Amino acid sequence: MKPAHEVFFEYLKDNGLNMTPQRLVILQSFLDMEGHFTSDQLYRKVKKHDPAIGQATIYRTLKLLLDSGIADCFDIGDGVSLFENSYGQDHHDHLICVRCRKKIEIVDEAIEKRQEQIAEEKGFNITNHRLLLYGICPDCQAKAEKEEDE
Amino acid sequence: MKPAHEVFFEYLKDNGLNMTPQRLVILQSFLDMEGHFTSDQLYRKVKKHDPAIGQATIYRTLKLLLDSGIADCFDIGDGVSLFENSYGQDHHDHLICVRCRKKIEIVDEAIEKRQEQIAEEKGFNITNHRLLLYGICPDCQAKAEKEEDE
DNA sequence: TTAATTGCAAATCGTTTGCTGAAAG
DNA sequence: CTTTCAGCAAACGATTTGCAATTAA
Repeated sequence: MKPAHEVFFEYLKDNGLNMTPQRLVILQSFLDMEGHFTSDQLYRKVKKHDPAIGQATIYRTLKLLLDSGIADCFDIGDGVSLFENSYGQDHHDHLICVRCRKKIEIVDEAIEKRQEQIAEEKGFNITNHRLLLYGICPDCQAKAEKEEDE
Repeated sequence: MKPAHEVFFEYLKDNGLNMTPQRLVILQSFLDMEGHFTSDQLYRKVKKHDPAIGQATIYRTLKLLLDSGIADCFDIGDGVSLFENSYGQDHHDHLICVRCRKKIEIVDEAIEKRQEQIAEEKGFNITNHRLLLYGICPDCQAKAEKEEDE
């Protein structure tokens, strides 16, 4: 499989867009990020390499990354978009702790299959989906019990 | 099962909150709404009964409705919260058309069960969940085909 | 040369909050 | 009386946009 940056380069070329130093720095920082992150977290990482880059450029470039297919974006209801590097990754869903906001990725073939069936029954042509399971993680359950003792 | 408005009244009493004419109008309008709606849509309905009520009161009362358990809220990634009357309703998930934004409710026992299993495996204590299936609805598929012919 | 791109600041938009007067219990 | 509430306008915070200057091709 061709590397992620190449996919992005080709995307730019195919759409008559230019490669710029800013886009390169953002792309590299993006690929270096781990797990889920906000636009602002990426912005802070980018600033370390080039402090002159502005927030707007981050937002604009994130849109290109999404469009080129190497990034993915979702919203867990906190009013912020979460991004991740999705290139070459299996689709996954998320378990989210409502207390500490920890996120755990899950992959489940059975659910994926069933979703497709449902969509088909309704005549929908599914493009993507999002499954969010909210709950209390083991750590926070332990903490909650401790607090009750006090 | 006791009626929704009674649940709300008791919720207020149990929490030392007052019943007010505004809250009553908002409650009634809320119960009259169909399907999913935004805070603003509820606001417009409320205004017909009492034009003096402000947006802030709608937001504050919606929070009480959520808290009392008769309302539910979710976010499909449009930057607006969607509310619905959830009292006495089965949990359901949503198929969302990415073209016309139509929303179809789905209920699927198999997926619900599987989710619980996954959560248990990870030691999570699930409080709620959200499944969003994005795709193109039959109507929009037909429209898209027509457009291609042109 | 010329269309694309940047950074900045101002604009958006949904939602929240501080404040002051009014009303509920 | 003593909270709780309401309405208003201002504040907020994430994201977008207009603009004038700069740069890639």
